[in-house]
Amino acid sequence: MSGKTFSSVWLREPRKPASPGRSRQEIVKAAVELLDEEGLDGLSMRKLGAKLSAGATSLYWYVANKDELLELVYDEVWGKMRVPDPAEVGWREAVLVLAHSMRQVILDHPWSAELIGRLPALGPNALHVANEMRAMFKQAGFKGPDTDYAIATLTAFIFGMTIPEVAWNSKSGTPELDPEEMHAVLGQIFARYPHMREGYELSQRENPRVVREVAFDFGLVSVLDGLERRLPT
Amino acid sequence: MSGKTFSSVWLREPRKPASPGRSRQEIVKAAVELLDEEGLDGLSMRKLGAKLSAGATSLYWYVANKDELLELVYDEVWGKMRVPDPAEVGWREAVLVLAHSMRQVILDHPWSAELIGRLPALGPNALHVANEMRAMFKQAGFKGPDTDYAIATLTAFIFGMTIPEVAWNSKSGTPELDPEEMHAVLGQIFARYPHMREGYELSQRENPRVVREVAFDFGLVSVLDGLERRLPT
DNA sequence: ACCTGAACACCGTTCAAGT
DNA sequence: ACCTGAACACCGTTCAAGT
Repeated sequence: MSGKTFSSVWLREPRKPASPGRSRQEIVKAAVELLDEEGLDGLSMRKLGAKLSAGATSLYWYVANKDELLELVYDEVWGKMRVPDPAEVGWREAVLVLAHSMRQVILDHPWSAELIGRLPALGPNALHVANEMRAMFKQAGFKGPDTDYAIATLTAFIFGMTIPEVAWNSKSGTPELDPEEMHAVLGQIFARYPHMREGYELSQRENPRVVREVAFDFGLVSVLDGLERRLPT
Repeated sequence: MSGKTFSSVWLREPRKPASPGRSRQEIVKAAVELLDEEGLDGLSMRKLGAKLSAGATSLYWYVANKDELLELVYDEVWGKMRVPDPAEVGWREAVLVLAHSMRQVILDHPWSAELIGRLPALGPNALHVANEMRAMFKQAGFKGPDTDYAIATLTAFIFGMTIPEVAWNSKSGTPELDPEEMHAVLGQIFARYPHMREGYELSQRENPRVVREVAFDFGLVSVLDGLERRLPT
């Protein structure tokens, strides 16, 4: 009869909101630990159950399915972001701090990168960040829908820069891999693409970690400058 | 002894480069069809084997593992992007066309959104696009590493805007879901966040598809304006 | 050179049954 | 109200064996 409703953990009452013992909180905490240690593939309902010395399927009493669990841990990550008050530090400084903090939190919890854009961000922490971000852009002088476009643009940039960075870290970092050989192999790949080869050679001369920092800053001020031009005069 | 090397399909010689019959090409084509029909979760080695009327495990002769197969289909998607010649149409027009085309291709093949940032883009099609993109920014006047920062910024924006758009489409589109109820539920969620509520109400007045188009355009010109300011004078 | 089937070690989820 | 174990329907991947 009634159509299937938009589903998300945040739309369902948790069972026993403040019960002692095993609870959503405990489960989420254990899940985050497991994720930090073993990554997204390392989290299975069975392993998590074991970690809580519970039957593999006990968790299904607290959570409808694995996706709901992921929504919960995803929101944890939003809770770690620093949200300065734009009225105190100015809108541009507030945005800069938030942006760097978002990047850092994702780098600290690489599994969250794969969750972005796969899960809706409707948890209280995510909403709080979104709300404050909107306050920052209103403080800057944006009106009406432009405020939302500006938010979307900035978050797109932050996530779009950071997600590939995480992927790169996990690819190049994990196995002991011979830098010489890798360099030879990549050099060979780029050989046929003249423009790219120059870029590759340039990037080789620097520490990759600082290159990515610099790239992030370069992009961030560019985006903010571009947005600022859209302010009503 | 020698460390594990950076692994990617593109670094291994394909078996029988141009053999008739079952081949990488056939496999990739079938895989893309399966993905378009059933999405990323719908692609399994067994199903793909069946579709090719082959044993489930025959594919392992052409491809080392599923990730390699995904790298191959991912590069297919890069092959669909329109790459205008900046010398003909001007750098800014070229970038605009490419950006819109990248967005559209991802919307057309939603499964590709989840692959971005999970897989390295080292296929010939991806490299070609990257190479041409670099040509566009050099044409604009960028020098040295700034060229790469500009590329990174623009692609971050494009992917960062489009990935969540795909997620939203698949969440809100698939089930028959009551718009009234959804509106009520979201309204309730946003009630506690004053800034966000305004944004939500504004967005409700428009067709969501055109809202996202407009947001993309707004962000795109902002990003390009911001980058342009970084050009040497 | 290519393909197969059986087997291994996993998954998420359901559900009747226990306390 | 909470937890369990067995069971179902899947996975990706390995490998000895076939032609």
